[in-house]
Amino acid sequence: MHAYTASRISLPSHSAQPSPPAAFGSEPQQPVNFFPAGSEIYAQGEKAGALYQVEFGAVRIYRLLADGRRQISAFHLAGETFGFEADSTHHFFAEAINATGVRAFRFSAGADMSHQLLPLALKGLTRAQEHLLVLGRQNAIERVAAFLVDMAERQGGLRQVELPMSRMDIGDYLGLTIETVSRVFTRLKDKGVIRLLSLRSIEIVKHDALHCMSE
Amino acid sequence: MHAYTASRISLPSHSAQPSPPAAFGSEPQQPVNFFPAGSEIYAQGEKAGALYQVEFGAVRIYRLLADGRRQISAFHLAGETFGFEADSTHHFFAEAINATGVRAFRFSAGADMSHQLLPLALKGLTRAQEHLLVLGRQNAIERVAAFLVDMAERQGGLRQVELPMSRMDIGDYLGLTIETVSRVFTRLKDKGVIRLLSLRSIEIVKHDALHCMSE
DNA sequence: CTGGGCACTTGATATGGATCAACAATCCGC
DNA sequence: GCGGATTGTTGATCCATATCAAGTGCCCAG
Repeated sequence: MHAYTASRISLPSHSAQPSPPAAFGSEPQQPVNFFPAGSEIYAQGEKAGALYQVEFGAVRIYRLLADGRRQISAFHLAGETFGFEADSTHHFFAEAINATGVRAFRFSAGADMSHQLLPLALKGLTRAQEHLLVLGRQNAIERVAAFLVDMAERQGGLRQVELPMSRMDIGDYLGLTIETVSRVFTRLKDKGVIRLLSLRSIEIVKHDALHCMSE
Repeated sequence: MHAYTASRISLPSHSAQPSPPAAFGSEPQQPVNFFPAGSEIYAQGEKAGALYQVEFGAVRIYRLLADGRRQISAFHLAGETFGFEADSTHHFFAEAINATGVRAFRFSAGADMSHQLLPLALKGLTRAQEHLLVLGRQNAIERVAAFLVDMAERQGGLRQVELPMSRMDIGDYLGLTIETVSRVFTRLKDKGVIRLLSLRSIEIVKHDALHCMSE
């Protein structure tokens, strides 16, 4: 169904960790599971019961409508954690965007992880609520600008930003079509705000201007 | 700035509680704070440090862009809880929609509430992520239908649904203008799917059809 | 190196919802 | 109950983005 080409990109792994990454309790180090590009990590409806931490690569979290429309609610880069659910069922799909390593932390029965989980859940909640503002009230340029600013910050705030995902993924994250995403990239390039180093790698030339556009 | 008229509506308080409402630890019963229609409960940037439970009335949680565009990320009805933040600062505004009673639970220093808070935070996270799908990928009719279905469920699944908020609030929640919200209501009425009992009270005539439209 | 298949870009056109503009209904103070 | 203010509805028009349709360039298999 989805056929994705293998990753050419390795993201810098100094991405800003939303909260202390490793050190989940004093559990023994979990093995890293490998997922090739486009492969499913879990599916909507499956039984949940583990947290996942991205070791390398990138993950998309999404939902589908009956007719195939897709909304990506989050991307997760190296160092970030995903997989919590309100009940014991996954309400979303998780897929590796490209070759990705993931550490799974199963909940040991009885162990109360709520102390570690709460800050991660709250961080996710804030992120999702901020994304609501983007989807509900911002136009195409503002959405793309906000996305690029966010990606830049999560990659350490460098000028060069790697985009591990396709234009379609970006569109499905921002509630836009691939054509609109592409056109906005071109416009930003023409304005000298960004440079397209390659399809999946951009340089932010005018950081302030970009930040401004994202409101 | 915002002037809201006083509430004419008292919501049925048997609304489906997302999780056990009262019983926050064994704390002494907190007093109910009263907020008149349109009044602020907390503001973005303020110091956080309490959870709030709606006793009666309704609350809107929102963010603003610099130019005044507003996105309401959630409504909270009687029995529901709001106010958690990832850090000690409020990232959103909370306002009483109409005359509203709220119980505030301050975090006692040292007390670890994470066990109670986590399920509420996760519930909120799932809600927000589902709302992302609505804002990112659904059209006006689907958005309104999804909103009405949600409101109906939260009010016990009865035919008659009370809408404590204005069309503007609904628009700012669904990422639409008041005109579009109004037109969709009219269309649903003309199709015989709903009946408008009064401005703030509707009857769902064809529940299945409505559910279907919300996808 | 060559050819086929994707992912992406670019252009032309269509359209859903925004905007602008009256108008109608409801609420509320007096 | 009256009159002004506020909230909601309806209609006409506009525009941002979707959709449809070529094209281009990149990547991988052979």
